[in-house]
Amino acid sequence: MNGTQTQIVRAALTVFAEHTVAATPVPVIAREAGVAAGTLYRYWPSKEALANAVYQDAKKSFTSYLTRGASAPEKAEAVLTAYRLMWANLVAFADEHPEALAFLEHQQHASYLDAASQAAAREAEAPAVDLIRAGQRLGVVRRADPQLLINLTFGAFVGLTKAARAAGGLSPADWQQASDAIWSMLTPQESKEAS
Amino acid sequence: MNGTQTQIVRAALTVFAEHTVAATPVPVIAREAGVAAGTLYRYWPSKEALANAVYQDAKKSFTSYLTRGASAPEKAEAVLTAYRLMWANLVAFADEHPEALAFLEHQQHASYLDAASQAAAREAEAPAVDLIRAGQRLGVVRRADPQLLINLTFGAFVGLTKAARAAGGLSPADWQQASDAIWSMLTPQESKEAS
Amino acid sequence: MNGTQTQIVRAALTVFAEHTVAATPVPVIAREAGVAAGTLYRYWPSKEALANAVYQDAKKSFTSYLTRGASAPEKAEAVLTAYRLMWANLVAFADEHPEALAFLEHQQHASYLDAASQAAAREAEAPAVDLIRAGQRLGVVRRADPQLLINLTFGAFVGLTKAARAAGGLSPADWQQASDAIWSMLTPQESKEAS
Amino acid sequence: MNGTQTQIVRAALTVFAEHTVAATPVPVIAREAGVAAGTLYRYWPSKEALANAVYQDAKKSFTSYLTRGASAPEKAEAVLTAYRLMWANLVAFADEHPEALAFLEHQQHASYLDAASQAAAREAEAPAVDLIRAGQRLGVVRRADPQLLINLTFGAFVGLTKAARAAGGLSPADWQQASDAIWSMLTPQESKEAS
DNA sequence: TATGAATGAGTTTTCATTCAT
DNA sequence: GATGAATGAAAACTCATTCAT
Repeated sequence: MNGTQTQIVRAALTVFAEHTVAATPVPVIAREAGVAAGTLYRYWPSKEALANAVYQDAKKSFTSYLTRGASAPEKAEAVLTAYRLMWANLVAFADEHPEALAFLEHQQHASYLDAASQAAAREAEAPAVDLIRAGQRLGVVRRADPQLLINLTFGAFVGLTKAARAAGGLSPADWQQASDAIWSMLTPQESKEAS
Repeated sequence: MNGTQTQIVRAALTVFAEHTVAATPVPVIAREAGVAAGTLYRYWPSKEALANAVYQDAKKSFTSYLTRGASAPEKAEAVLTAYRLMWANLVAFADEHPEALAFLEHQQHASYLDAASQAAAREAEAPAVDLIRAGQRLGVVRRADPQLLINLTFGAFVGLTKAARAAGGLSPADWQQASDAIWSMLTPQESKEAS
Repeated sequence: MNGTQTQIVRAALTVFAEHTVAATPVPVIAREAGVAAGTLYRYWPSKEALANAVYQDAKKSFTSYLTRGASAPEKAEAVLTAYRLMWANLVAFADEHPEALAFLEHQQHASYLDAASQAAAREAEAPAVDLIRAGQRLGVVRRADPQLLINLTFGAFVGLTKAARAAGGLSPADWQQASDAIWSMLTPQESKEAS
Repeated sequence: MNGTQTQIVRAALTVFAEHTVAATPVPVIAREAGVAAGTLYRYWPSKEALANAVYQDAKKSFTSYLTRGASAPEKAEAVLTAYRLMWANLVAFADEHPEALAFLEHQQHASYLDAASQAAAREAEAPAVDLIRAGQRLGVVRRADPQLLINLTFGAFVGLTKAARAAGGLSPADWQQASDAIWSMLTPQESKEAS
């Protein structure tokens, strides 16, 4: 991906996040990128293809944040540490790439996503699934379908970022409380309640 | 809202949920509703106006589900019961109106939502906020900004429904586990972990 | 023409004069007339047919004003008197039916005018042509193609009514001056200028 | 205004003059101009905006004809000369730009005319008003509101062009007679009649 | 390579007209 | 006779894409 392409993908992410892919005219992307509308077609055959490129770029960026410094926990205590690291990475991504997050949220079942995009989506969840599995093996994560737990967790995180956007950002204390709350959701229920 | 309008709003919900407002041509809505495209403009001045009507209708339906049988808990034990009722209502809504849920998720920050739609959105959260507040007063819900907890909870629920859609539905056991997990997220942390 | 028809024709005249036939939707005419849109089609087969009816009605009204009290002048002095009467009738029409005048101005070469409308248009000019001819025979009106003089005269009158509309009406003195000026235009040039 | 714009404005003038702005579909303008319908919207945001551009263009052309070779008359005899020049210019305009004249007549009180168009309309009358004023100062033009005289004169001229269109053109003698008749309308009444 | 004017198919919207009540 | 909801064809307008420069 050369300089022009990078420029275009970045610009497209910005405008796609603010509106929608369908609601964003190509000339608007081009203007934001500082190129002519025709230029775009030198690199992608259609707006949809560009949207896929943007999607994959964002998902990969997300994945790379999530796996930063991660290693499979071998002892029960390491799971919480690994979770906290992953949470910190998540927060960093939300902080540094808010448009990427906003964009990704809205593409969940976008009909134009191609195979590569769907693969990127699956790949993004892998590290979290691994952590859940490890935690379950070590007895510190609730026994439930890992995919279900991932969906709860990421869903909660996304809910949080919506609040963050609405409120113009969260305090570190808020992020911390959210982290704790979600960890509580993941850990096994003790005798404290009779389901 | 007369018969034709109801037909159109229902049809629009279906097709908006599947694609997006921007990506759905008016004739497609009309065909789904079994009316001519022009008919739509007898009742709403534009597609956007119709989308707002659909949004408000869906939000109100959601709110009515959420408040079914609800009453303010006066004792600590009643909070969990009230939570379970609300959860059951949520699940019932997801089960009976999956398109409404799918549509609502995607409109969070849609730029065309008017004041009435935004009011409907706020109103939908009120019963949950009330429950959280009551639970906090009675000491059975974690001390944190209620809005933050709501966002976590609804976010998790939405994440769950995405999984449900992808998997073609969840088992009652899954819904139950999710309910328990989220309740764990909401209850105060005990000594089990050192934040 | 029954009561409903009269109502509709009057209403149509009002809205056609303000906008244009092409720019006026049928429902707008109907609302102004206090009937349903469908009612209109009980009396005329199309909007164009109604416009023709309105045109003929307005032209006939114009003609009837113009011929009020008129008689062919037999002596030279009677021509000026006849002219003044006709002018007074013209002014009365402009005063009492400003919308009719405004409407007629704009239909000059409207492509939808049918044969009956065109006949009505021709008929409207007849009394003025007769007066011009009589005046010429008696030597008090300039020798020139009567049709040309009619066009100059009615054109000047129309120009005047535009000014009147713009200024919110003219004073009697203004109307009088205009009358005199136009009469000067019609009378033969004396030796006062060398063409 | 580039080549395409000029083409479109010219084409629009032609078809607007023949029908009406409201009665002329955009594709008809486009076909006449030899461009695609969409092209029009690169340059004007709407058909109305284009109509305003056409109006201003026509009015300016009219004004430029009217002021050709004109200079303020300083002696009484020069007023008639100046009038004849202006008349010749008017006739030249009618001859060379009949569609412009036809179009302008019909837009007098068009509700879509914007501020710029209305300014252009006012400006077009200025040279004639100046001449009338000068003539009045020098005692060779009838004492009456200059605006009133302008309206009579232009009205008469417009009436004439209608006759010309209907008859397929006027002879030079007719134009000459009309010129003389209108000049008679403008000059002060002598003792020849007792108003 | 890059441009951006032009295209034309597709979209939204309007409105004359019909017809069941 | 009158109504006005519904129709659908036509109008206005948008925008992804092409292509001459």
